[in-house]
Amino acid sequence: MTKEKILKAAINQYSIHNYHGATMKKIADEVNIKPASIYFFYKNKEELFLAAFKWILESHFNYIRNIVDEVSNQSILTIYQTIIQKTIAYHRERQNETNAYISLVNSPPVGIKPFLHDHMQRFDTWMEQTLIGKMQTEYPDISKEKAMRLTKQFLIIMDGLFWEINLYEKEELDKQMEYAISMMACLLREELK
Amino acid sequence: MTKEKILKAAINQYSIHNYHGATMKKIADEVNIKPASIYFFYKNKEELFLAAFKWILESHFNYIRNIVDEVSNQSILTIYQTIIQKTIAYHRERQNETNAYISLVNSPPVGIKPFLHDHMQRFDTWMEQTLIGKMQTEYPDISKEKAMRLTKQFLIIMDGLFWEINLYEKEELDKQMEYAISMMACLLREELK
Amino acid sequence: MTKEKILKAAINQYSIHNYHGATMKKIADEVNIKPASIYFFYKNKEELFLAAFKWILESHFNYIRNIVDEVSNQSILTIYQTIIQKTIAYHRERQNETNAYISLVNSPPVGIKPFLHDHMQRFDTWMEQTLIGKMQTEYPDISKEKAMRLTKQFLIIMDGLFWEINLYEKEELDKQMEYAISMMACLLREELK
Amino acid sequence: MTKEKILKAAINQYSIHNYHGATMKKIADEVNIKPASIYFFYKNKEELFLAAFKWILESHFNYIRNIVDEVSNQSILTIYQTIIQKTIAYHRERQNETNAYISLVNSPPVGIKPFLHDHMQRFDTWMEQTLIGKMQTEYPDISKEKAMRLTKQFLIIMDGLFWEINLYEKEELDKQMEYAISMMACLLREELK
DNA sequence: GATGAATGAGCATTCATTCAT
DNA sequence: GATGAATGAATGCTCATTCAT
Repeated sequence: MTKEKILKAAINQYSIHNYHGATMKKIADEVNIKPASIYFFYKNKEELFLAAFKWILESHFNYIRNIVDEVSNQSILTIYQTIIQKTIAYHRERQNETNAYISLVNSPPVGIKPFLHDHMQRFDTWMEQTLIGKMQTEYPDISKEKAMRLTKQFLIIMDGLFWEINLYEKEELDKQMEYAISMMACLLREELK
Repeated sequence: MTKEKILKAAINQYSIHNYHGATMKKIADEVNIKPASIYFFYKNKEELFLAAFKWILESHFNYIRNIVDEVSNQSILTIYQTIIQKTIAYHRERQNETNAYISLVNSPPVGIKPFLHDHMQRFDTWMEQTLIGKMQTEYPDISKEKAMRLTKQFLIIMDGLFWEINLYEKEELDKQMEYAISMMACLLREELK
Repeated sequence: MTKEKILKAAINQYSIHNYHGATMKKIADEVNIKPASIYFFYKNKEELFLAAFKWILESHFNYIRNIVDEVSNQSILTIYQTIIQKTIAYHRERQNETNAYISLVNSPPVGIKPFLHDHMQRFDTWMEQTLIGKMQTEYPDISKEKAMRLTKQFLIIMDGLFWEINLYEKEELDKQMEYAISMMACLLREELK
Repeated sequence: MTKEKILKAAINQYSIHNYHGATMKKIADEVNIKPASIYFFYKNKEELFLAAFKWILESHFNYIRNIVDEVSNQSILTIYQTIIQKTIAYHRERQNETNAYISLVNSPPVGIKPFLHDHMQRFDTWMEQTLIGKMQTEYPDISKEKAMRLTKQFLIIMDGLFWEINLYEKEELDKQMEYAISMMACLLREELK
């Protein structure tokens, strides 16, 4: 219980101040314990943050996988739309985790890099293969190349929206989501011609 | 001269270690002076980093403006393509500034946020108006709405590529750029129908 | 049982790391219990170490007394020789206790000093009186002064060997023991002239 | 200046509390500076103590070498006597250095051991060869073996007195010194017969 | 312009100790 | 008897900053 609270506090502090600025005291304060108590649960700061980072990455991965699983029997366009909307919704709800994720991906603390790179690789591969698979199921005649292209383009758009989460106000971001979806619709139409 | 070197060192250290991890000593070491000497040029760490952040943002802004100016008499598709290619090329060349920029935008040190938000606003507004302007010059009949949509979509794609700079290897990123350009071509075709 | 194990572990840790470096955790680890459990047997660290020090001193005292008792009906030279050889043998076998004893005598933790001084006094007095007694039994005509001198000289030599236990390799130390014994033989010869 | 004071304070604190108990704060207090200031002169605690230990060993070595040099043209018995008296006098004057030396030799902090062992070896070798040399100069007919034996015996006695420095009161120790000197006289007489 | 020396504030971590279970 | 959980106090160390030179 306390252990879990510490983990969440670490993520929150990390999302605000980054690794170096997230001090054991700030984390302890958030959990209403003393810094020394953290060491009963985690060997040191590094171990705590390794646990936190793993949690963030896995949680992000699992969430997106769940979304995809839930809409897997729908049309590809609906899949795109759902992934976009639910991902943004998820990250809006859990702003601090998202910020932590973004910081983590963009400027990972030295020592996490290899672990992170491996995770990103796995995530991307899974996402690509899943989306390409769905596409080929729905449009068996589509060439592998076209399916691949559309998927990669979708990923660019997803990354773009991700980047914008923290920069745009709610209404603007909603508009951006619409633009993103209409973009995918347009690209799909073209590809299927 | 020394002042400028300090600024560059600050940016470099910031890009590697983030604000809290970028210490006056590390910066001084990079310039081959002692930490105390930095205070002859900058009142304190905050002022140094404020200067550094301004420099990064302006430098990024100016560069993109230059690109746009240079290709302003070309077709809108060429403009898109050039912005994409040159922006990526620029950021590849100056990895540390890019990293600093990305860190800065995604997890700005507390206290910089209002300044940063203002800058981003200005940049986005300028970018939008410029691109919409170009579009309307080339296609005087296009509706303002359509021009706006295409521009916003372009920005999503740009943001997506930006996010990917640090995550993808060179070859993959080149491929992503191609996909991005072909996307814009497709969207433009549709919009002009 | 556990209480005794804790005592031995305390001595061992003390012999390795000295008082300040011998932590309750290290001691607990050695006994395969948790630090909190030590407090069931000993009120605090100080009490534990007081017990440990008493044990070390008494054990050392008793051992030497036993040696002396065993050879008490032999000639004084044999007594010297036996004390030298058995003392060294004993301390070689129980290196950690010896180290603890040496540390204790040479740099006692503040607070133990008076207790230690008292013990040393008692030990020396006993040793002197015993050896002087033996001498006078064997050589009834010897002056008290001569007996005293020889005894004191023997103690210097014993102390010298003691100091060398940790500094010399086995073979060298064996040689030193021989030298020590031949020294006592020489001194005795002279004294009896 | 400050650097030197820190070194001396470190030695003093070490002599009282041993390595683990000699804290940077206690040392700083003794020099009337703040703990942080120590780090301007010494990289860390280990480096400070390495410097301190080297200083102690060298200072001890140099002092004894000077004594020996000063009396080198005197008779061997005078040499023994002078070494005994001056060594004890020196260590009485500088009690804390002596205590530090004793602690250091008997329970060296892990990491110093190899360095220390090497030093002791060199010191012993030098002492032996020097004394054997003097002996053979004064008594050219003496066998190497005899000279060696007497020297080693002298070292045992020296070690014994050393051990007793902290244990005996002034008057008792003076008496022990006398006994030691008369011992050497007796041994020498015998050896020359 | 530059730095040697110093420091207050803060940080990660350790450690002896406590206490409810 | 033993321990999980917690903590106050201290420890080694870093860092931004100051100031006299």
